[in-house]
Amino acid sequence: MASRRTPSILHVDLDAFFVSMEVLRRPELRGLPVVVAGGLGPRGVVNTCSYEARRFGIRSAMPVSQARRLCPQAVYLASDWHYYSPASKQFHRILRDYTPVVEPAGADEAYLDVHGSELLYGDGEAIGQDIRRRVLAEIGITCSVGVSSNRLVSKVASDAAKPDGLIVVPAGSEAQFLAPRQVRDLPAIGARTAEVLGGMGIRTIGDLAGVPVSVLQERFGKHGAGLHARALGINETPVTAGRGTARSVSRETTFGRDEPRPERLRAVLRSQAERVCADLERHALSARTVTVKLRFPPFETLTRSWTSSQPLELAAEVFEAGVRLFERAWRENGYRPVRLIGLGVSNLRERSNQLRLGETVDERQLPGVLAGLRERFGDEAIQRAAELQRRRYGPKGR
DNA sequence: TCTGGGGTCCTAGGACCC
DNA sequence: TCTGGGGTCCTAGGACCC
Repeated sequence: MASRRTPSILHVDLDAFFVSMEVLRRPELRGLPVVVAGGLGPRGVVNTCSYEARRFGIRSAMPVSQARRLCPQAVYLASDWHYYSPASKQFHRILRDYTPVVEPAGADEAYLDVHGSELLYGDGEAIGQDIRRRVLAEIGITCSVGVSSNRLVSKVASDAAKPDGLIVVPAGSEAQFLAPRQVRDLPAIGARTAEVLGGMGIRTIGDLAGVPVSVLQERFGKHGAGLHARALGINETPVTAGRGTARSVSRETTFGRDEPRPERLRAVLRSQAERVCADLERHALSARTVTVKLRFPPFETLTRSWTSSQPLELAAEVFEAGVRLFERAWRENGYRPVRLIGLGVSNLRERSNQLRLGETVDERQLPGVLAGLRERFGDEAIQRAAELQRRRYGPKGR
């Protein structure tokens, strides 16, 4: 199908999103090195930085302390999600105007399949340019777009187009487009894989494409064949609408100073259980697996998990399981001070409205539980006690 | 230099079952 | 008495992404 090969997969990415938003409300920051960090404390890391800051070597995920050494004169700001969030929603709304097939890949980026939208809005390039125009007009910040016949190449293209650009990779020229770039520019090749590849003398994506598949399989196992295909710009993964359902929910806390007090650690765990379960409730999910994460100085991380035979929903249950896992792991590690503690749940299922033995229903849950029971046993199955009495004995009892 | 917080996916070994 | 092969679930860790 020749038509399927036309570049109709877009990757759209907001440029330095958090920093762009800060510049939007404080225009005097434009042109300056600006760093937005998750926190500005002793263990903060860089979230986003302006292109001016990047000239000093500052990068995302870098410790703020290191950034300050590289560029003390930069403006350092704590991220403000409540301010960025409406812009993120508006961004995704704009994208959905062009096709229902929008797959969000975070707050500031998404994939679109515009195959079938061409009659209305023009080809991939025209749509990309229109999106760029509208994001600037309606939100006030710039974005970059990659257009190609698959999501892998479009992602690399949007990165290459940054900032404020658009690149189209014609069908058939994917491998040629990728070849001169560093292997690290290929999604799914991180620091670790790039290091191993470097040891093999492989620097560019073209180098990687030139290595026989058998050699890659020997070195990377099952991963090897996929690596080779990606280097050639081959990727069949379709773009799907929506983000899919969550597979896990978690909260974690890094302490400014390593925490030795058990009561503090338990209190943090409790608050994490409450926040995790609030998320579960909001999405009407239950969980069977509870995982506790601990990090000890200098940077030693472990996880411990437990799977319940019954779905868990209540913060008290999740906290109880978490505390058990924590106590055991902490004891095994000699009650050392803790750098990070985290609590997560997985094995998620849609919540059923069935009552379990010994469970009580609070007012909030009641409507859902009643609806579930009526669905299973019929509308007459559940009555208010007062109603039953009235029927049996007439109004006002006997 | 000294490493956040929220996720996804993959692997490998062991238990258990047929 | 020694031992198959496959499937599924669980646990732990790690690479990777934004």
